[in-house]
Amino acid sequence: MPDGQRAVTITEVATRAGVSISTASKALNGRGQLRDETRERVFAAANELGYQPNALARSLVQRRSFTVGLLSTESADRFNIPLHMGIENELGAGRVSVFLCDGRADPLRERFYLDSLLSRRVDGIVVTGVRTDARPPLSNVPLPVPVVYAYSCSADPSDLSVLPDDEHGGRLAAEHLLSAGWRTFAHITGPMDFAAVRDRLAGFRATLADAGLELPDRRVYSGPWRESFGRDAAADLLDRHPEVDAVFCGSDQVARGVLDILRERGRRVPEDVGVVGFDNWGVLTEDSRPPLTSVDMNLQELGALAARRLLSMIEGHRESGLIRHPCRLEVRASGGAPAPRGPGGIGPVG
Amino acid sequence: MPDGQRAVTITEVATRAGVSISTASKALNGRGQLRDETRERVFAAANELGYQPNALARSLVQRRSFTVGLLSTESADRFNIPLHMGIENELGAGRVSVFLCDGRADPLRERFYLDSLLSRRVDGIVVTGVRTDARPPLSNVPLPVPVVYAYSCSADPSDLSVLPDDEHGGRLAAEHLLSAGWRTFAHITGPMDFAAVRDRLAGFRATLADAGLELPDRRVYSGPWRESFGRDAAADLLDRHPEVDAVFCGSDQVARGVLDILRERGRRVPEDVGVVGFDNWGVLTEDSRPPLTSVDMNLQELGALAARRLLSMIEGHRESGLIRHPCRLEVRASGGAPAPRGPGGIGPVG
DNA sequence: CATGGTAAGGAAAAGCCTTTCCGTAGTCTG
DNA sequence: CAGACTACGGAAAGGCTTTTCCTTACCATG
Repeated sequence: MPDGQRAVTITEVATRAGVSISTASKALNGRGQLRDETRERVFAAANELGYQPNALARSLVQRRSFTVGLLSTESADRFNIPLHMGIENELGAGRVSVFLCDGRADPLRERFYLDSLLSRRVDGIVVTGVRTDARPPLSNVPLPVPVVYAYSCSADPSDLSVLPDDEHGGRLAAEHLLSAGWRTFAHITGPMDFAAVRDRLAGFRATLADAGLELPDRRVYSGPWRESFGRDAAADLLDRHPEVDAVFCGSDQVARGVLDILRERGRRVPEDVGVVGFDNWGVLTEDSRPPLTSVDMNLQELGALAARRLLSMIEGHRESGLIRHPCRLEVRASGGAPAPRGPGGIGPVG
Repeated sequence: MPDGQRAVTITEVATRAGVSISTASKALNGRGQLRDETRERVFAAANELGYQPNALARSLVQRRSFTVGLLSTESADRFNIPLHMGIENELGAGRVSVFLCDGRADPLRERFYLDSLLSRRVDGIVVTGVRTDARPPLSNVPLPVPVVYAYSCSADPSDLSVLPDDEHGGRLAAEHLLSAGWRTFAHITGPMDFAAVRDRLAGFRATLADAGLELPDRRVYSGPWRESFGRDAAADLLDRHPEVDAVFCGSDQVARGVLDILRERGRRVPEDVGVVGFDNWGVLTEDSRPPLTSVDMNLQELGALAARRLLSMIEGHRESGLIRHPCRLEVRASGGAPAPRGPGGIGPVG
């Protein structure tokens, strides 16, 4: 307190309004049976004094702090931006404040933060990550507060985890490319030890299969999540499988590399080849040539969903298991234009 | 509390250790005069019970919550990632927890969050933004807690603001390009109503002037912070001023567009032209062709610096004014290789 | 033996709020 | 007019710590 000025307490408000402390409390919180006139007098006094109730004292007596911990496993990643926005926004609307903790994938740090949050008596914790693969739960012993894992998955099935539906994302990409008339597909994606990579591929393949098409392994490239890998893979693809007319990329970074190589090799997108990315990351998708059609994981919605569930758990509802939140396709130019549909289904165009 | 389990209090620890509450408190906090044996007994009891002191109660009596509010003005932006990491990390090391509040450039939201933070009795507030231009202070009335503006600048000079030294960034870019032997410069950057844009240009020009070179306005392009603008500007530049051999870009996004056009027009980087970007944003710089040399604003350090200052202010030190934190050049390939220096100064190479 | 110093630890207040319980006054019912 | 409500508002407990001030007991000193 730089100016040594004490914050005004409810006692002062009560005195000024000429009522007891308890009456002031009731008036301010809309409880008890009070005359309207009394309430107004208290409110007036509070306003004049600029009264701000001390949340610390309130939490102490209510045994509810209206705070939650946001514990990000991996170091603050770009995925966490929309996710955290969704969480913070949803909680803030419910007057719940958020403690930010960056675990940096370090179990020791995570433990430290967990203790700190517990000590601050948070009402709940949301653990965020950047991978959908199962991770060890926050604690082996049952915690005194509910926990939800968002874009992160607890290995303990009795925990609640909320993940994007990567398989659905793969299906969306396939449906879009199919409806644009492409028929010979390739997939350039991230490392296969990511569950997300496998799920996206599975969804993509399943939808292709439904259309009687297949994606052989030789046209699936797996490598690091980098633009340069997109370029290398695309170059190899054009050499070995020039017949490919559509590429589904596991990330927008990869897609950018793919786009560059296609361009350099004289393959026009989307006239000759269709391309779909994943992540819908504005910086990469909006100004690429052509603008990149991409699967959006709705991370902000996902965060909001996780927050709502946590709130519900704090209310006492028990929740567990895995929730998969659907993806969405942001259509720009690179995937090609959907062919007009005949009355009988997907319009088959060569 | 899902299991209705009450947290263990210091009373239980004291009872178990066979001492009074105050003795337990002293033992746990390393205060007072206690026999070592007594201390150990208390610690043992605390461990066995899994005691976690209630930070709420502690804050109440100590009048210090060991929390600070992190109020981001603009919606969670990518710049905020390293900035927030720096802040959170520095504060966390000092056992201070961070409340995350996303103001979204909405004064009403900001007001709401400010009240919320004050009510929670934070010890201080750091306001983050994404522009260096002066903004109205958080509040017109003096606040009961210290505030520091990080990558954000209060219009009130009695506030403390911490900003990157954009002018220094411009100078770094110029020095690098000069030492690589380039002599005819252009600048493609963001909107001129950004103070950062003007500062970077000023620093760049000043260093050029020191070397007896100038950058005429006709070779300065100002436009939106977009890759597509980088492309458009580069195309125009090549048409009108083909003699230019070095381009300093106001952001990495712009630089990416510039690199693409140079490449397409057959100008090799860095053999024929040198390019330097700004922001050192990994996704864009590391995998571009060639990898992009870029000015790094040291945002993480900047955040840590702001946090340290805030901590100091919380300790009672008064601080105000503007701190400019230096930039740093991340040298990759695009700027060209510094020419070997002769004994007489910068080596002049065509 | 009176005095004083010191080490060890306890009692109680303070920090600020909510909530339960109770008293008072007024109104209604039979 | 007795008895039963209702509306209003106050007193006090409770939530968990820290900290200040005391009380003991012990030892040394003159």
